[in-house]
Amino acid sequence: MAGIAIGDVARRTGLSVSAIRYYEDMGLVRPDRTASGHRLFEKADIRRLSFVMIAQRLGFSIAEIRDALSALPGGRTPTKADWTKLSRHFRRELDARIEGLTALRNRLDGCIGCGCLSLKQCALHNPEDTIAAKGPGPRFLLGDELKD
Amino acid sequence: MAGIAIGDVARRTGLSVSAIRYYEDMGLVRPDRTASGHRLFEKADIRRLSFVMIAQRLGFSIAEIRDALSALPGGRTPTKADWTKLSRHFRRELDARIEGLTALRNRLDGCIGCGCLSLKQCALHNPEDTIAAKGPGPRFLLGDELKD
DNA sequence: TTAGGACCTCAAGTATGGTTGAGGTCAAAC
DNA sequence: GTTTGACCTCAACCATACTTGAGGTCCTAA
Repeated sequence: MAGIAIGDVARRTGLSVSAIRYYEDMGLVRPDRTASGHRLFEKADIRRLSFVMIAQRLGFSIAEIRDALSALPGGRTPTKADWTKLSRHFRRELDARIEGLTALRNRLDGCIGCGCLSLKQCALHNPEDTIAAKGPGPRFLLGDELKD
Repeated sequence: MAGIAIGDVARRTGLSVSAIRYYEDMGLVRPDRTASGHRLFEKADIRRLSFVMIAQRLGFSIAEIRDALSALPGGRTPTKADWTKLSRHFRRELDARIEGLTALRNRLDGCIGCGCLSLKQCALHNPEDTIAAKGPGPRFLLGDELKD
C-alpha cells in the first residue's frame, strides 16, 4: 500500500488534521510526501502518534516526547521491544512525578495541621524540590520574615 | 501601620512585582490604594499570595485558585481555621490527581506488558477519565481499527 | 470535464502565566 | 529643590499547544 493520507490518520488516531501537521512541525513524525506534496504516513506513524497522545495525557511536553521518541531506531520500523523500552522510561518519569506530588501533599498535611501555610518554618518551604513544577515556577515557595 | 508596598510584598513572598500585579488583575488579591494610586497590601495578603504559590506548585491554575480563595470570608481577615478549610479542599483535589495519575501509570504497566500501546483493546483506551489532562486534550486517547 | 472534497502553506488568533519596555508620577534623601 | 529609586499604566512580547482562515492545488467521481 502506498501510505496513509493525513485525514485517515486523523480518523484513526482521533487527532485533528491540524494537530498532526503541528506534530510534524515539532518533529514528532516525519511522513513521506507524494510528488504533489501530500503527506503519506505509515502504520508505524499511527502507533507513534498514539504514543504521543498517551504521553501528553501523562503530562509530558512535546519537547520531552520528542526527546524520548528520538531513542527509537531510525532505519527500521520500531519493534514491540523498542516501544516497551520507551514506555519504561515514561513509567520511571511518571513514578518520580507521583512521588514528588505525594511528598508535597504530605507536607501540605503538615501545614494543615499547624495551620501556618505561610511561615518560614513551614515544611513546604523547600524551593529546591524537583516536583511537578513545570514552567517558570515561583522563585521561592514561601517568603521569610512572616511573623504575623 | 499603613500597609505594605508592592516591593516589600515581592521581597517577602519571593514573587516578582509584575507577577503580583498580574495576580491582582486576575482577582487573586485586592490591595487598597494610596491617594496617589500606589498599592497598599495587608499581612493577610502575603499569606494569600503564599497560598497562591503553593497551590500553583501543586499544579492548580490561577482560575482554580481564584475560585478556592473566593471561599475565604470577605469582611474579616481569614483565620487559621479558614485557611485549614481551604487547604483541605486542595488536599482532596490533590489526592484525586495522584490517584488518577497512579491509575494511568498502572494501566501503562499493562500496556508495557502486552506491548500494544496502540491497540483498541488497550487498557489506556478510556477517554472518559478525568486525570491530570488539562487544556484541550486529545479527543480520543487511542484510535480504533488499528489491526497492524 | 467539471464540481467537490481533501489536501497544501503561511499567517494570525486562542488561552495560560507571566515578563519587558515605554513613558510618566511619587516620595524620600541629600 | 532636585535627584533617585520605587511606583504607576498600558501595550507588546515570550513559550506551549494548538486552531482558524485565507488563498490556492489535487484528485476522484459523476
